[in-house]
Amino acid sequence: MMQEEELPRREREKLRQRREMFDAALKLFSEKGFHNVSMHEIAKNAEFAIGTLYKFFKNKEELYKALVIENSDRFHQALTKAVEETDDEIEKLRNYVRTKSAVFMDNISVIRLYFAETRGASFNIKAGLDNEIRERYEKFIYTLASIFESGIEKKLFQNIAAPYHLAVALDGLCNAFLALWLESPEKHPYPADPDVILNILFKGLIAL
Amino acid sequence: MMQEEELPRREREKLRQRREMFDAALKLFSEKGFHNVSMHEIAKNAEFAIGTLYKFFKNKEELYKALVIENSDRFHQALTKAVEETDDEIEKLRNYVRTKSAVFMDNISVIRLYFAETRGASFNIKAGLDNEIRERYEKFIYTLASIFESGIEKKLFQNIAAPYHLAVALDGLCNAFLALWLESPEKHPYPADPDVILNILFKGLIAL
Amino acid sequence: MMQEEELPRREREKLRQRREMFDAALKLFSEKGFHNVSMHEIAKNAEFAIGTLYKFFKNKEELYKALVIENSDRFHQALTKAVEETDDEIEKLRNYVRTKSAVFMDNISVIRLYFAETRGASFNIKAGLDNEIRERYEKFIYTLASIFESGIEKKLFQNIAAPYHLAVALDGLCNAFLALWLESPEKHPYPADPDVILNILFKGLIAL
Amino acid sequence: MMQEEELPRREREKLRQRREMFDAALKLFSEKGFHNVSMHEIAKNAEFAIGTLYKFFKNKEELYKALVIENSDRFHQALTKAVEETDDEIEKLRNYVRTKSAVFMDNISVIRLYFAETRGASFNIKAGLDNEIRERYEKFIYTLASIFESGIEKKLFQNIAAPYHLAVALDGLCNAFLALWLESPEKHPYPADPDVILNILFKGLIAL
DNA sequence: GATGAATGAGTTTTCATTCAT
DNA sequence: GATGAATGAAAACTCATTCAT
Repeated sequence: MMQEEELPRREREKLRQRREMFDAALKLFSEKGFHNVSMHEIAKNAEFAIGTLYKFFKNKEELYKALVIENSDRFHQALTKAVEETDDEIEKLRNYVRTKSAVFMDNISVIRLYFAETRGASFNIKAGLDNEIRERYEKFIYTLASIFESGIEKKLFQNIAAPYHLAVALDGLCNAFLALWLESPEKHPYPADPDVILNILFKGLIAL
Repeated sequence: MMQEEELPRREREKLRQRREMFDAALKLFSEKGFHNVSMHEIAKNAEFAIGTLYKFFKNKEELYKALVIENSDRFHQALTKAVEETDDEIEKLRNYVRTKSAVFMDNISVIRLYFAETRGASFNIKAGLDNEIRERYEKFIYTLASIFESGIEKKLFQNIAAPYHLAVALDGLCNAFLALWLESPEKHPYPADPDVILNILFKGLIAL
Repeated sequence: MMQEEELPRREREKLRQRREMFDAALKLFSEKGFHNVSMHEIAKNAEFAIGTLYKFFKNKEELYKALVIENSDRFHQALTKAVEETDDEIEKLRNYVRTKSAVFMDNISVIRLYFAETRGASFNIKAGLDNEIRERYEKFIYTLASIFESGIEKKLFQNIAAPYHLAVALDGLCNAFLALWLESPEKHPYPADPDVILNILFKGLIAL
Repeated sequence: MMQEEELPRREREKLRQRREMFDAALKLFSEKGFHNVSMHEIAKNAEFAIGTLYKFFKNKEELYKALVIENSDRFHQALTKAVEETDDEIEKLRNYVRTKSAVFMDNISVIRLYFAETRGASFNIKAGLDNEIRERYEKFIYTLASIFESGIEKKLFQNIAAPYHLAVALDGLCNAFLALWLESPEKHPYPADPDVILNILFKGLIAL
């Protein structure tokens, strides 16, 4: 992709405006939910006229979709990059947990939206979003699964469950702990150490 | 509490009507979300006049809250009963997973709502609901935690993590697998065997 | 008219119920205005079922009309009786002012309604009411006028204006002072002495 | 204050629209009363969309209040100006009666509303209005009272009653005669000559 | 190209009135 | 004859979207 800095001034300006609209929309949507934010409110917060907002996004739905999808892409790219940084499967998982946590911390607003979308709250209203998000999610779960698969092949991991199930499990564990933190950061400070989560997967609860 | 069958006819009739309104509301809310369902729509689906709906529920919010809370109570009662049916900690966990699955299967619609509420999608709009739900959830997590605690004391379980964390982990695992099934039942048929989930917790991924 | 006590029990009972409905309605209407009182509210306050209320009054409008008209009749009867008690014109006027004041004090609630109707606030909504009230008012003004007329004939009064105008003037003076008291009884205590009002009419502001 | 004609076109346009809304609202309110006029009706009559009406007035209450208060101000300004035009107390009173009559003739619609508000028909519903109107009324009564006071001091007027009472009396007289005309202009043509009213006050009914 | 005034469909809610029990 | 549950028309108000300037 062309670097932003290399774009003609006009285009750069456009992108900046789009980002400002995104920022305002994200803040409001994550605080109040899709239906409790009006386009006027977004326009006002972004300091644009309502008409300008509509120049950039066909309608409220499109704005919301773009917001969720672009952020979701950003997250998955970060996660994919994280697991690709090393060849060691255990280290990959550790990087995954660490990066997912970091992304959470830095993007609480968008995470709220993302959860809303991935956790059934969207009710398929914003038609199409569901599928696009699900697809990305699914793809990443396969990436995780293949890590488990190769770990099992290398006898690094015991074959306690299908690699796909292990991937789902790890993702579920992460979400559970991150949700804990999301809801009351002061009560459940997020464990800096990713091994708290990984240990549960790695060590058996029951001695053999 | 008096059995429903023993109630005077008038009361029974009232309850039946209330249930019909609940059913219609649940169906619509779970399909389209709180803001995409109008009270007229609910009344029409329930085959009552709009005024009658308002005789039963002060306003849309109340209806929604009652719907979520009453179902949430039903779930937690079922889960609590399940873990109390046996004294064996492992069996308790097995009952928990089995019951949670069963409840899921039988109440997909309301589960969607419940997820929406427990997973942050409600955006605190429906003030108070959040807290009431969260409280019930928290309480049950503690119930789970105490099972792990006593299991660890009895040396049934290895001490691989704090009991509270183990509870969060198990719940997260269940949710992850159930969400899988919720989204595409045909592709990921829910494992009839609760041990698929429990194994991941019980067996260590890494051999000692 | 047949005396109430001589009526058959059934009829007496009916009248009692009607009075109870009237009392509740009057209290509510005078406190909150026609449109801010619901038939349910009236029924509840009168301790009757809504259906029973409708057995007595065809609809809300009828109830309101009956309320205003019957009370208005009561007032005009009292006023007519007052001016008929003596043959002296000055005493007649004094009795009028005195009685009007007394009626005011004792019927503040209904006075509020009456003012609303006679002072244009009803906006002809309650079609027909206007005219019926106006007619009674008009009739009484003529009664007053005839007092002035005969007073002028007897040379008791100076011929400073048409008798009809004098009647309107006296009524207006009374209303103005009574309104003063109606609005803030503590600030403008109603003059026990009717001569405060009559003096203004009797004595000339400008010396001849 | 800047003259309306000098305002930028946009502002002038705004004012014109507001006036059109006011006109439609005034007409309807005065014909049918606050509760019998819907915002849709007003919008339709003013030939604006309902949303536009709400852009100008936060809600129905605000529209009504603005209508009553702005007109009430206009009236009191006219009356105040009228009594300030001359130094002679008698002439002041004559100007007052004349102006009040003229205002009546020209603003029958708004007078209906004004009467409704000043004569207790508003039932304190439109909270705050009562007081704001009453305050203006009270203030003007004091203005009148001070005219009587200085007239009495100058021995122009006999000291037949307290100045405040004389003010109330004159206002009451005017209202009574104007109400007469308001109700049936054809039957009781308003006396062009303000002295018909003033005479009643000026001349004594009873010879000394 | 940006603006924001204007639009009106759609939503929640109330309440007068009816009528089966 | 009394009751009050059920009805649904109608009201206030919001907000996504358009389009003339």
